[in-house]
Amino acid sequence: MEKKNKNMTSSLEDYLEAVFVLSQKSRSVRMTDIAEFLKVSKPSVNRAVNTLTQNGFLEHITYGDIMLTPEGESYAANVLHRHKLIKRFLMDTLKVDEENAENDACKMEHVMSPVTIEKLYEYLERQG
Amino acid sequence: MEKKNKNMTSSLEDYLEAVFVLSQKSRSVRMTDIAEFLKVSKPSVNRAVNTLTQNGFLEHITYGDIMLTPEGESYAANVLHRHKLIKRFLMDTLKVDEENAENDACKMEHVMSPVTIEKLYEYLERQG
DNA sequence: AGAAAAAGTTATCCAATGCTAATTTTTCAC
DNA sequence: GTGAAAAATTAGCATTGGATAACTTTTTCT
Repeated sequence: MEKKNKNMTSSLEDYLEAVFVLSQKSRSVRMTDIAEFLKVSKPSVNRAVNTLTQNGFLEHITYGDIMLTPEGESYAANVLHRHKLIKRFLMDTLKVDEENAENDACKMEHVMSPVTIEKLYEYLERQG
Repeated sequence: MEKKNKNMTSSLEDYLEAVFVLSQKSRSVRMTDIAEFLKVSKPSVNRAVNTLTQNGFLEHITYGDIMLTPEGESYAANVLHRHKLIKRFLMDTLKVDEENAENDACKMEHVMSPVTIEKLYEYLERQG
């Protein structure tokens, strides 16, 4: 009864992940940074940021900086964790090249269930 | 210059795969069968079938049967191949339970690149 | 400081894909 | 063969998520 349904889609997860990644490189994240990073238009970013702000994942001062809330940070970290796990598996286990591994991880991270992610983690631990 | 872009989405691939699976169980495939199989409404099926027909993957006599064209058959067989490969990997290698493996395979089959699918195939061959 | 450039926003549009309601066609039981 | 039920279709609505064009605000340069 605590959890509200935040209705996170693949697209919104991508935007949130982008903010997370960009936050690690620079103190402030701007609309333009996200647009360049994701190769989408600024109005698309604007709407996504508004949605994520309404959903409690981001803070956004109009015409100003974009920041993760604690909830947004934890959500984004989880997405990135999935991403890195999948990419590692694709490259190390399957021997997929870096570019394809990156692209596929971007897609797969949104569709694999928590159970499967956990099993993948355990598998990679076993392999060392 | 031979290949037309048929613009296949995850959703359309699901419909095509459903027709393929249902074709193997019964001589004729109807709108209602697909709707039940995919748990979607009949109008949704109707539109998808029209699109797939326009794209050359299905033949459909109005108010009548739905059949795969040779191109549709080969495309659907490929999707199902991906599906089975992924499901086998999830269950045999990662030890994911059947239900989660099935659900995740349904999603993953649409987003993994041909390269990665090939590498997954090779991996499973190596493991025997 | 003022003009130009850059960034951000707003207003719309479009396509995809789900839905329900209402209509049409086919099938089936009698 | 006729009428009811089932199936299929059509029309229309909502949401998501991309885009462009036009406008506003902020930043930067001289």
